[in-house]
Amino acid sequence: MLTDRQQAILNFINEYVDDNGFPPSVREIGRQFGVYPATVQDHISALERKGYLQKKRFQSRTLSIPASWRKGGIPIVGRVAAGLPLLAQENVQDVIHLPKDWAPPGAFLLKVRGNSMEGAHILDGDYVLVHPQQSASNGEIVVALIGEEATVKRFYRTDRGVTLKAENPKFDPIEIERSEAATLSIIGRVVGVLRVMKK
Amino acid sequence: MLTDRQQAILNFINEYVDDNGFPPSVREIGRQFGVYPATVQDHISALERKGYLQKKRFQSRTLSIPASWRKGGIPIVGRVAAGLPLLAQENVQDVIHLPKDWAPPGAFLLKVRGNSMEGAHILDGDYVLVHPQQSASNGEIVVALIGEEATVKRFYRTDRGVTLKAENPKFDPIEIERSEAATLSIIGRVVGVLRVMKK
DNA sequence: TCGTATACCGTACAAATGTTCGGTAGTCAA
DNA sequence: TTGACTACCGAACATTTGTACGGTATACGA
Repeated sequence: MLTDRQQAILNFINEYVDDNGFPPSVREIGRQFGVYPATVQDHISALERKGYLQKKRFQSRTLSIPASWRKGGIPIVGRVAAGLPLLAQENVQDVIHLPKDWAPPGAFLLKVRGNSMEGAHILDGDYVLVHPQQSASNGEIVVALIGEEATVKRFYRTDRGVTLKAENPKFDPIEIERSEAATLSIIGRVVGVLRVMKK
Repeated sequence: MLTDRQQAILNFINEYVDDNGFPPSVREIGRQFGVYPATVQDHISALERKGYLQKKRFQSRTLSIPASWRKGGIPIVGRVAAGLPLLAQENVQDVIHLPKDWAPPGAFLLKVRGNSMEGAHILDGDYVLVHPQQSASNGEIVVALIGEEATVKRFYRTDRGVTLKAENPKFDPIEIERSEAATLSIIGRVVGVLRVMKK
């Protein structure tokens, strides 16, 4: 969707805002990339047309980036479905910000349904902070997609295949044989929990 | 420390940044308050001198507010000590941002020490999201200051005084008689939990 | 009473900045 | 080949904007 150049400029604006608390001027962007203001305008127009930027005409430093594209933002993802792009704009409900060293870039929040991880102190309605990755080590808590369904479980690799264990005696472990490995995909590893208590 | 006028202007800047993603110009502030640019300059200078604002000379819309004074930010508080102002600048270690409806204004994060609330799924090292308030209802989880020490416990009012119960059989309830009520002060109610797992 | 800080007015200036215009050049699909 | 998009140049223009200066008035503590 975005060209390399456009992406680079969007990144620069993002980092600039993150560092300074206000967006750069057209000339500051130009200086950074060694081009003229008019050239920067071309890029800004393109980014605006594509919905990655907003600005006000004739006013300085009024570039703003919609929350979902902003740097450092951790999106709250609605559903995790097979195939669909995880961070599609319609799928992002809101965004939170944490200190940089708490969440790796690319992390996202996912609402937990059910009490299967109660023993690991993850409750129904909690949000888990997920670090996206395709594989996992033994004993790690992962978000996995089994068929069409996303679940949070503890991950173990066995000689027969993979076992996903709940942390709740009421739930039986899920065993996936090596032959049916295609039905399982690891979305990421759980690196945090956020709980908001209602009234 | 701040005059009413200065506070009002700082608030306006704060909300403007929150709404627009960039700070207002001197004239926009002036328009809001019905005063001339030069008057706004006076206020900005005062705010800058007092450390509530930063800016770059001769550059437009470069006002920025240090993280600890920024609107919508939820400060991470180091220690909770008797008497000391909770949000003293040196006491704020970092700031996070949550959706507006998740955290009431004035909320803050406090690191939990010890496993006394394990039964309520609050672990050693977790951060609790605290809504500041001086009183509490039966059964609510509160942050309380007993003498010099801050603890997280479940709150109960009894006919003899107040009981603070841990959610862990290894810890005994703490009973405060009505006569020694002065040693207890409620800091706030726990309205959320944030856990970040290390590596 | 004097000094300091606040709060404001009006005007004027100069720097920073967004914007426009016409032009060149390359890529890529129809 | 034509059209659309990207990427850029240089210069000129118009607006926005920060800033400076000198002035008035009030409140407050030393």
